[in-house]
Amino acid sequence: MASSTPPHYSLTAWKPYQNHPYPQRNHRQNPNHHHQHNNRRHRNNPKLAAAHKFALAKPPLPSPHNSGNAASATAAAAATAAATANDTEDPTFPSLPALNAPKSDLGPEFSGRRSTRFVSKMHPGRHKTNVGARRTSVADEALQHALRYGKDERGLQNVLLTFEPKLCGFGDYTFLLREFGNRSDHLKVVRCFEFAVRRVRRKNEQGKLASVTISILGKLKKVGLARSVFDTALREGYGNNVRAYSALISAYGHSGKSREAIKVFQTMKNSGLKPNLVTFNALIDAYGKGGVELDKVLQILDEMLKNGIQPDRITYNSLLAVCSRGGYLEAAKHWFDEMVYKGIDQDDVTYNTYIDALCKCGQLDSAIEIMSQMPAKNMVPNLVTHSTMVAGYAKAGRSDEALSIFNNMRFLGFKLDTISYNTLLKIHLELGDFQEVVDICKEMDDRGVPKDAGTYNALLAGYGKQKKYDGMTRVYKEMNAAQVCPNLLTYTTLIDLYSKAGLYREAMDAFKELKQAGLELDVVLYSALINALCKNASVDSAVSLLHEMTRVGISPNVVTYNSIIDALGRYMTAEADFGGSRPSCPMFIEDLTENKTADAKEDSRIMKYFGQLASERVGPSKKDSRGRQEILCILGVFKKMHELEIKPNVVTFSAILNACSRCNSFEDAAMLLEELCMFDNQVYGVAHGLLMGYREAMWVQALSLFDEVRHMDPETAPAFYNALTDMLWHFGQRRGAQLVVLEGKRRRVWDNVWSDSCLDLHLMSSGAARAMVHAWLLNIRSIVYEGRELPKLLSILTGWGKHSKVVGDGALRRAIEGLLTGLGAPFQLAKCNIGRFVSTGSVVATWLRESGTLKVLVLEDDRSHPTSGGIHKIPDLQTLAL
DNA sequence: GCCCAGTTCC
Repeated sequence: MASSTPPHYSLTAWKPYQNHPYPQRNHRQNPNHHHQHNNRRHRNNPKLAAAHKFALAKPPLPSPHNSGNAASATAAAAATAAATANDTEDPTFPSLPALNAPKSDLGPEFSGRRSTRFVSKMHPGRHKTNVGARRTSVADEALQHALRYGKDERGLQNVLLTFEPKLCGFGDYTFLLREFGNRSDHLKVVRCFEFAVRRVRRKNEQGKLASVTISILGKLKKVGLARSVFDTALREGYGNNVRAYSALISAYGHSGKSREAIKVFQTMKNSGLKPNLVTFNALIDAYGKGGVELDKVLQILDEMLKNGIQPDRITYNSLLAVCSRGGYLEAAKHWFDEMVYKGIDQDDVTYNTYIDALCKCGQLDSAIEIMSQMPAKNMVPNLVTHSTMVAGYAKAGRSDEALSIFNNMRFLGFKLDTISYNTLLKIHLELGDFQEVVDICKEMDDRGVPKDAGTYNALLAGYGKQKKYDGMTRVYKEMNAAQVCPNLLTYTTLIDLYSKAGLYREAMDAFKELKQAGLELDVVLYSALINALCKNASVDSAVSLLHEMTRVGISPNVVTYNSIIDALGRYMTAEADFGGSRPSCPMFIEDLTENKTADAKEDSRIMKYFGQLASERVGPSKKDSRGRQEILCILGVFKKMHELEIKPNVVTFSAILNACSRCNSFEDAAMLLEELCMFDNQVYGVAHGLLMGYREAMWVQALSLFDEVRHMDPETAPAFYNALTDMLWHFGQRRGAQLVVLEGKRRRVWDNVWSDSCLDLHLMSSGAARAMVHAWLLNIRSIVYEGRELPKLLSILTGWGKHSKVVGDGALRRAIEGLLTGLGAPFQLAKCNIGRFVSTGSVVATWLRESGTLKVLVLEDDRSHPTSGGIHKIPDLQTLAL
């Protein structure tokens, strides 16, 4: 809860300020003292010093007025009450203070499976409304004609020429530009600019037209066009001003190109212009949208302050957006509070952005709490606030509550828009409610809510992930019929899902269309291609593509590397991949930044890969044993990530553990983990320690690591626990494996794992499931020994196993069958469900009472180094299990 | 005149 936020901030998750606590709130009573203190402390670190200067800016006068509207507070209260009622934390999942656990060193990126493509979007509703624009009535008439007769270039030209004598210069042309922008018609924007700039007299007005046009094109994500307008303006002598530069920086931001944005910023300064508040705001925003690290943003803040520019509401809003996208929760809390402290008005954007940051970090209760504070500030949670909450609950896997908020939005009479419908669609698509999906689409049509690329992308992804490829193809046709222009994400989705399905022809067609549409590949698309190659063909091709993308100037990210590591762990020994002359892996990866001179033929190369995939139709050959060579490869890739400053995350960790699980050499696996401790002792230290049998000494650190994993995506956390457990189980650390899996259960990583009558192993890896079977049977045994009766029917569900496509025919079922047979446990396959093992309570009770049963159920580690009289006592099995 | 919030993706 926000209200319980301590007056000083936890520093665990936020590296830049790791050892530099924020001043406490009550420090404001004596700011000078702390100012000096902090200056002294940060003398050798200008960045931190600046951050503190920022944090300790003079307390301002109390704000006499608030922004925001004064609409019905009743509606807000109702909304809040309804939402709060939905946010009941499960009391059986207490928070875990972890005793004396050391504070974590992990950055927010560790647990993040957050998007690594940060591109902003066009919000037609957020355009300058143009309502009060200074224009003549002729402008409206011209607009109508332009829309009707200006379908092609000549038509537009004619309309403009016709109206030219009556249009009143700058005001009217700006109006037209904005209206074309509102209709996402970038060509009209450009033509109108070209026309208008020749017809206004003063350089000043030409400059205005240019910056408005650059801004509009930027928001339409036509940064190339924005750049051309800028260059033209510069060349013709009306573009060398702060506003044009700021607009261009913003335009790069809207396309997620923060590196280009900073270049423009540099150029601007080099040409003698002094960046103003708006420039800095645009740059901070571009950083947020480009997903850069927080310390780069702090550098910009530093520079801003050094130039004597004080941050305003929009600066803070942009900073909060940086936090929301990057998961910098502590920073978000700090800046949100600091706005109050400095008397900077918080508006609905502030609240919504902050609420979004909380939601993205899984802090749903805090988000609700903040939302409930809005009415007191004369703000009503609006459509965006509610959509944010819906998405937040959906992301946390709490779709019931998400849908309930959505229903409340209907009840409150919000006019639902495309984005809120898109969010709703995604939820029903994930639930597999396809009839509901169809109904919602119809409702959108009936209510005249336009479907955008986001709608279709959600539909494509939703159908594709449920393996409904016909549905996907149908949606794509509908999208074309509705003349909604596919964007890069559309093609990424198509290529990714078709490739995963082995439908390479379709994937190749999508790729061709993408090229025809003139779109440029980005890191996400490259990563999707690399992933497809890893999963379906060869690590070797994937690595060439990795070289390729680097060469054309697209930097791989953690997701790209995770695919490679995962593939190395799985398929590295497929001999065919290397044509008999396999280079040593670390070197292979090393030359990644070399070879920049080769001709750019990436398109044809990608087509060639698709061709290979489509014609060969062979999966990678699998081999059970993994050796030193592959382990060295993974180490090499990890080092490369370190060099490139790509921070590994929990997915990387899981992939490495999975590789260890497939490695037959304990020594090699232990060596890998030990080497990796040099890069990240907390994460790999725990894995290595548990593997080596230093369980008791390790457990407190392990708990602290598990705490990090707490607020992860519903799919990421199980993958982590599965991987760690599998690795331990594989190397005979079975009691350790069991402790990990029970800790996962205690933290509700898997839903409803067990009851007295049923053990549900679905979504568990084979190691996790086997460790869990032992624990569950011991639990059942304790019931028998307490003299209580067992349920009549006992079931063990293996579901469909995590990676199996056929119901009940997964590796998991076979593993469990083998385990039960080995234990002599009297379970049989259910007749009507081949993924389910059943028995009766009485038969199982009899078996549990047999003398040898306990011995086979209790797990031991192969390697154990108990700490004599250790201070960190591990809870015993029963405590954990119950 | 230039700058800020919610959806779709590896």
